[in-house]
Amino acid sequence: MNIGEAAAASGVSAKMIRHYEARGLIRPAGRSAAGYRQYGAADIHTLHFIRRARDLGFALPEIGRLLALWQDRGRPSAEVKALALRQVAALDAKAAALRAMSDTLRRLAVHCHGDDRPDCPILDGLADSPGQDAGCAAAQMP
Amino acid sequence: MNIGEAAAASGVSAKMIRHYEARGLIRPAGRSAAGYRQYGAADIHTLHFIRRARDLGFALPEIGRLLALWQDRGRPSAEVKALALRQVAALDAKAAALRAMSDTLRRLAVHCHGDDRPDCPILDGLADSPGQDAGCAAAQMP
DNA sequence: CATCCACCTTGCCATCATGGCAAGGTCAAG
DNA sequence: CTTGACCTTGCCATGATGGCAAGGTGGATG
Repeated sequence: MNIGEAAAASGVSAKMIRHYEARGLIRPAGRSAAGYRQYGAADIHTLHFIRRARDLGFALPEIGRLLALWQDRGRPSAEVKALALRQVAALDAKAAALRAMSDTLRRLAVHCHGDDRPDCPILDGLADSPGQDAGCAAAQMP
Repeated sequence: MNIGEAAAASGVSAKMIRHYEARGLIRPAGRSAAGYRQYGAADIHTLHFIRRARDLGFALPEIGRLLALWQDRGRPSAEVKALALRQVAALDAKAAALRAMSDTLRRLAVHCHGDDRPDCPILDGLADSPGQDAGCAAAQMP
C-alpha cells in the first residue's frame, strides 16, 4: 500500500503519517524502488491505534508511550491505567476550565438585554476595575 | 509608565503588550525620547479589558471586535450579546468534546484492573478493529 | 511511444498565543 | 564610571495540522 491508501485505510492523513514517522512515533516505512513508502496491514493497525488515541486527546509523546506499552507483551496493565487516568484528569481539568469561562460569560450575558440600547453589562463586566468581580475569579480558578 | 510597570499593573506580560500592539489590537503606545513605550491609566484599563477577555477564552480578533464595541458609545448591546453568546456556545462545544473524550477513556479505564497482569482493556479498546467500538463513536460525536 | 492525470517525494510557511534568548541601548544608583 | 535593571528589536520554539510548490513516478489512454 502507498501512503494514500494507508491514509484512507487508517483515517490518518498522509501528511500526518509522514509527521509521525519523522517524530519517531512509528518506525520508518519500507520504500519501493522509486522511494514510495510502503505499508502493510500491521502498519495500518498501528496508525489506527494512533488515530484512536488522538481522538481521546492524547498528545504525541504520550501516544509514543502507549504504543510502547501496547507492543510490549507482559507490560503491567497498571502502567496503562495510570497513563489513562492521568489523561482523564487532564481532560476533566480542561473541560472544567472551559465550563468556568462559559459560566462566567453566560452570567454576564443574561443581564444584558441585548437590544438597541448601548448599556451592556457584558462590556461593563470586562471593563470592571480589578478586585470586585465575581466573574474573573471563576475564570482564573484552575 | 514603562512597559514593565504597565505589565505589572494590567496583568498582561510586556511581551504580549508588544504583541497586541503589533497585531493592531491596541494603538501604538507613545514613546519616550529614548524610544521606550509610555503608558497611561487609560492604556492600563484597555490592557486589563483584554486580559479579562482572554481569561474568558476570546481569541484576539474577537477581542478586537469587543474593544471596538466597548469604545463605541452608542453600540447596540445586542451586538455584544451576540458575540458573547457565540463564545459561550464555542466554549460549551469544546467542553463537551473534552467531556466525551474523558468519558470514553474513563469507561475503558474502569474495566482495567490495573495490576501486574498484562491484559488491558484500555489498549484493547484503542486497538479494536474499526466498527465495533462504542468508545470512538463518543469521542467523534461533536 | 507520447501524453496526461493522479499520486508520491521533500521542504518551507502558516496557524495561535505565548515564552525564551540574544545583542544592543538606556537609566538610575552607587 | 560601573553596575544592574530595564528597554528595544528580532528570531526561534511550542503542537498538531493544513497548504503550497517543485519535481519524480506510475499506469492508462491516445
